[in-house]
Amino acid sequence: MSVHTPIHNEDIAAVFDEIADLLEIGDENPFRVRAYRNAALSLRSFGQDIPTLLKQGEALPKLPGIGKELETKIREIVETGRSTALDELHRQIPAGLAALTRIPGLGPRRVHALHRHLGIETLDQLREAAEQGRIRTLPGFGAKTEARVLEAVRARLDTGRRFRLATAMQYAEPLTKYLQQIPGVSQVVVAGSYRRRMETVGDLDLLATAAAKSPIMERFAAYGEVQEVLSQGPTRSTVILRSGLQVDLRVVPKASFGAALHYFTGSKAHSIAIRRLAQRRGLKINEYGVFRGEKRIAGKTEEEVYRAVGLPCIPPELREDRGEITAARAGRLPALVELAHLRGDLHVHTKASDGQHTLREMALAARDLGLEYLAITEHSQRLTVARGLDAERLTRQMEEIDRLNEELDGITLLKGIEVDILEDGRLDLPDKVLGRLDLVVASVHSHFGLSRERQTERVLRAMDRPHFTLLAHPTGRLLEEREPYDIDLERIIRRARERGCFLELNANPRRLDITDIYCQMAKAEGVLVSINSDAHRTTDFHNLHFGIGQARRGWLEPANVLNTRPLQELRELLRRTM
DNA sequence: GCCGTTTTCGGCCCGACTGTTTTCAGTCG
Repeated sequence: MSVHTPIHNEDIAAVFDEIADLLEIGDENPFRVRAYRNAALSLRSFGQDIPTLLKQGEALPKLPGIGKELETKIREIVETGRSTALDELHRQIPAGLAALTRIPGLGPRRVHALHRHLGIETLDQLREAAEQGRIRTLPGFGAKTEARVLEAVRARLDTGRRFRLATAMQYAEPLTKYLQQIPGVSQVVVAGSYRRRMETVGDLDLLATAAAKSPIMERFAAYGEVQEVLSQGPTRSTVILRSGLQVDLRVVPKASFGAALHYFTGSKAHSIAIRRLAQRRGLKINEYGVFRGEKRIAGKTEEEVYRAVGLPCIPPELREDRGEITAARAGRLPALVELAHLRGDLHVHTKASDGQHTLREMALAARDLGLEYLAITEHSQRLTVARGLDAERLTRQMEEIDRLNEELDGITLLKGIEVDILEDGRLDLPDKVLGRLDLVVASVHSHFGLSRERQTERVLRAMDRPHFTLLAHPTGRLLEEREPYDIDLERIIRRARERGCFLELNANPRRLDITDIYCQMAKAEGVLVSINSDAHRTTDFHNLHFGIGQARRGWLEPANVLNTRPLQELRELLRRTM
């Protein structure tokens, strides 16, 4: 990182994480280490770009876990692009050691010992020492640890890999069914980030209740897709599936189900915050229940657990320690949007461009799902690979829509387009063509590499066009495949408010664009979000389910979502007045 | 390093499993 690279919250968080790693290896006070990690979490979940705020001369907002000391460090990083604290640590502790703690089974204490006694600083040195049998000679290390480390280094085990929620679901659903059929098993649920509907998950956390004699753990380890059993005990086992997905299974008594579900749903930050609340009330919370002294006072359901700390039940999607506990205490939890609230879908393709099904097939599928309206939004002419429509083909489709609307009951088709935003911010079809449509969905499909300034200006210019209604997949990212392009969404959101236009939450599980944080920001600015499937075939309407999960994580209520509106109201909103 | 219905010091969430140990440290979630 240098002074010339633009700095964002993520960069500051990364510095704090690295400081935490190095402090930990240096045997620093664990609570101080945790303070840095908490601060990193806090920065990552904060919706506004802190460097921008500071450069505008605004005060640093009060962030949880960031006090005077860390505020000074943040300012230093923003102003100079460096951190003297980190530089100082680098002088004392080789930078490579932090990477070694990512090897499963190696934590800060062991890495410290490897460095101190064997001088190991890099993965290569680690592999060499393991191959020569030197690791087993250290106190606290043995042959098994050495073998495991060697295997991990050789395999370059990528422990950081995450799975998209929709992908994880393909593994979770059959596995859950399999476990449910085992004798003595009564309930099996997927907890963890999966239950919180995070866009990607690092592993699956399964929770089950089972009779004491149930063979659940043996059967779990024997599941056909299991590649490796990492650990197996009576109440907890961990395996790795052939796909590389790690699965943890916890088994608890029925009386503890709610407490365990709460604990294993997390997030970690939320769990800790709730436990601290309990502590202040003289209670102790663990995965078995809520205890006053030795006596369990709650734990069968999550509602009981929350009630014990004086709170209403908080929906899993909000459990990130981003203000949900304060909101719950004040009785101001949002009434989150649900799939049933959606009355329409404003971004859909057909065979006319790169979709798989006809206009009629898409319309009927949408109606079957209970939708009242559907906007047909093909690609525009520039996107030749997708057989994008020119003015003439668009006109023919509009006529077809008129005919279908006359014929079909129970669903109304809206005339739209997904028009390309060209490099200079012009739209790919003339205003007089776009003006004949019910709505104009616009998106970036080219020149992803523009600078932040140019990319932002490009989209802002497009939004200034008179018929622009909705910005599709606003950051262009593909989860686990492609980074978002560099764009200042805060400015985009503010301009959307000024111009009376809208942002999409693209529900395709590869996109889920915009993120939960930007949903919150749009809500705060009063900009409506449209949850769209971007369907290319009839089955894609199920994407809406993932969009709803993301919207809920972003605290959206039905009133914050454009396509929860009845058709008449929607038409009013689409008619731009600004 | 943060934080306060145990306020400016003294706390800081809690338990399971493994491996290397003979009672526990380290790691992980």
